[in-house]
Amino acid sequence: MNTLDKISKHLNSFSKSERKVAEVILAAPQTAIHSSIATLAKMADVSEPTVNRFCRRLDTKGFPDFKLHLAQSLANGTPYVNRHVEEQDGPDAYTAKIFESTMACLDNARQSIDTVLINRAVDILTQANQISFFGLGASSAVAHDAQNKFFRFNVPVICFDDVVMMRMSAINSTEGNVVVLFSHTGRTKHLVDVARLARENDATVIGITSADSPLAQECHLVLSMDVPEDTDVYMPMASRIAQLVLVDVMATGFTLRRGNKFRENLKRVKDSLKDSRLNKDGFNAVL
Amino acid sequence: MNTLDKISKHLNSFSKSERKVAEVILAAPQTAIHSSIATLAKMADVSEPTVNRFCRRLDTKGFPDFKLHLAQSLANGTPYVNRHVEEQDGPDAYTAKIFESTMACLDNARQSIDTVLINRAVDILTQANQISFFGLGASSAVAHDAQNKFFRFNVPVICFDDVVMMRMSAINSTEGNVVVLFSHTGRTKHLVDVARLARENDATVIGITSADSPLAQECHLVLSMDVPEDTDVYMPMASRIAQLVLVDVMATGFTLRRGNKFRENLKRVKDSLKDSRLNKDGFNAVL
DNA sequence: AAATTTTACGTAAATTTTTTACAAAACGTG
DNA sequence: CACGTTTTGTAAAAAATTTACGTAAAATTT
Repeated sequence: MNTLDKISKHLNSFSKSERKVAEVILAAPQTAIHSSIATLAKMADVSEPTVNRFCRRLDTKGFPDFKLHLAQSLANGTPYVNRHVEEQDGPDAYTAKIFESTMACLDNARQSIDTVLINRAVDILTQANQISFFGLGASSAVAHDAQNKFFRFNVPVICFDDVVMMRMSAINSTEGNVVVLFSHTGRTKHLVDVARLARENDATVIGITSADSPLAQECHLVLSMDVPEDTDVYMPMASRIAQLVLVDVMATGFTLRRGNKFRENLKRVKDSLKDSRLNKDGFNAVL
Repeated sequence: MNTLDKISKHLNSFSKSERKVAEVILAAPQTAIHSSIATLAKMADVSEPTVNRFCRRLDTKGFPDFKLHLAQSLANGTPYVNRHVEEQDGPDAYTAKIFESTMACLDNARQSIDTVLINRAVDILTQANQISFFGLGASSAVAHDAQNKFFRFNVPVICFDDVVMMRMSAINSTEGNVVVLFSHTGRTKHLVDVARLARENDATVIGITSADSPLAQECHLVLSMDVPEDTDVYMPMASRIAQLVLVDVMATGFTLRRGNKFRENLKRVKDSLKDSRLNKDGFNAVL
């Protein structure tokens, strides 16, 4: 989160001296990041340790670390802020807010993701002789989407949003099968069971879920992203989008790994759709 | 100018040891800004003054100042001017590019959308006695997602990704039924047929598709967004995400229209999921 | 309202980090 | 090969940051 906003937000929870520091920084943040702790202390008319304590209160390691954070938030051109929808918002307001907070979450997600793990996931997927995508509830749409993408690669793909089918499929796993599980919380019992089953039957299990969750513990590989779920609206929103983008990333990694020849394949799949399309005039069957 | 770029640009004009420093920083800039000069020197296998001289060569006052500059240029983001994924991109590069281009597309979409039409769509949806979401191919995932969202509103919801079922459902439409069709191109013949059928049977037809497409012509209301589809990769990517966000927007408009009392309902749906969740310990069934 | 505990703040010392000064090594050049 | 130049490292100095601790102020209790 933006450090500068954070400061003005916490302004009341600061002590008297700490607020003096906060005000000096808010008044001239550019000056603040180029000052030493001594200079800043003098400007705020407080002692140096007070400045240091101020920094610690904002979850930084110390003064230099704080300056780093501040510098980043100053540079941050991100016009994307996570804003919450409010009761009295009109269509204009809530549309803008939802788009923007989605973009903000994607930005977060991008920064929090480990590309080394992505690469490993792509490794695993390219070597799979069958890929299964499982998701329940809101994540089932993600699983379907993944199926749609990977199907184009001419790899055997399975997708279930039904626990019983998942279990059957998991039990029949063999080595070389890869099971990808989507779950934002990673705490859905049934899905954790499925992960264990698949694992016990020699499948490689990849979890797109939150780190340290029960589901994560059952996976061979966990891809987690830092996406704060919108708690005020009781629906999964941004987490789902982030997962979809992650699917795009993996699909892209997949095609890149397979090389140029492979991309011809994709084109063929796309061309095969043309017969079912209308052209601009609206009636000619073949484009 | 971007410090990171500056480093890679000046790479040849550095001396042997300085280049070692440059390479270490380029390899892991995030690590670099959180390290002391001593740590960085050890990583680059050079002496501390060498690191300091390196910083000065890049027109900074010293090491701390350099870290500040670097932090800013990292926060500034978009080191990737070219948004298209290229053959030789590594996981880092293509991950960043896909996230960034997705965000850029959402930004476009937001600016191109007509909130008046969104408001009208919400009007229609709140008055529906049944909502059907239809989508084929990549858009079927969007339809599923919409079903998942609107299902929580305790409204009769239907979702099909199968042409035959769609037709049957469309034929059985009555007044008060709302049919929402997802299609990026708006040129899928079967879907255009379904739209006409539904319309002929007194359903209200909403199309989430591109303006002026054959599908758009069959709809009572068209929500279109300006999302340039990635033509070099043969997969729908950003268009789909934009549609999903649009679903979020409509769902949000829906809840706002229904008011506070209604939001209790959402909470109840969410609470009902708790029994199937594991808590932090991993085994307690009821939260 | 006084006493006691808690919290906030500053002084001074310790530590860490960065910078400077200088010398040795490497490099190129006549 | 000797000279000058540039580059690099060592060690010491300087600067900056952090810690430890004591006092003052505020809050809480009696």
